[in-house]
Amino acid sequence: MGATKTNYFSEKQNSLAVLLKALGHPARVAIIEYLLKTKTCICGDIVNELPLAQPTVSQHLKELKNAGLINGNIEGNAICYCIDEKAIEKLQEYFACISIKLTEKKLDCC
Amino acid sequence: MGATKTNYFSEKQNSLAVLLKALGHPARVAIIEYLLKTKTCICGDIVNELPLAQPTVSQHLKELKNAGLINGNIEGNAICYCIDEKAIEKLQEYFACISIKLTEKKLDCC
DNA sequence: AATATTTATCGTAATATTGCAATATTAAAA
DNA sequence: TTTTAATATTGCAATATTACGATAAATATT
Repeated sequence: MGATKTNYFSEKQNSLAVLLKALGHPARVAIIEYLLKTKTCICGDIVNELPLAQPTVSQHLKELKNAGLINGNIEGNAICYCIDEKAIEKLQEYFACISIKLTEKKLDCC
Repeated sequence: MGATKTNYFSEKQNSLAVLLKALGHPARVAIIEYLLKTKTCICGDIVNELPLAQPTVSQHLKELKNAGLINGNIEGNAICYCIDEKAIEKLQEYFACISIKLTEKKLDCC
């Protein structure tokens, strides 16, 4: 026990959960929002922007990267992180789809 | 350490992270999808639908409820759970907004 | 080559999550 | 009122996450 029973669920459900879980932390939401607002995506400033120690930020970046939400490119000394558009699009489409199905459904009990 | 430094982040970032974290588990994604596909939202069948023990499902339902993603109404003996439309809408709008900003941005480095 | 800068990794402590058996609670049915 | 059914709570073990200091690795600069 203690470990998620990943193999019991569908590929889609698992991959979605991975993306959502990665964004399920305020620091990682903040990172995405920072990457979104900066013109260039040259980032190391993320560490200065966040109220967390450098190793902690590095760890959060790694998690976002593992989940496929961001990509990292070596830019000389620094590393350039930026948002993976496809991952965001996947999430956007998913929630749009749920929204549509919800209005179609017209719940009348709760 | 070990606890999320919630107070360091904005209200918006925290509330978003709460919603996303709640969906960051395949069982909870499965629950939402089940609630979506059933005509009525009288659910206790959720336990039979999922490959997890009753107390575990109950716990997942509680988490979804705490996050504000579902609502529960007592229906005699059983409990009727259903999706909170506003929560889904919030997520849908958030990702739509990010998507728009991303295409506006036109990343050209990564 | 020596030093500085940037990012990653390791090790570790504190805390949270996942999952379930056992049990409690609540309301319907007999 | 006893029994049945549905859901919640408790307690606990296994595992995961969060955070950071110390340190390593890699490239730039001097």
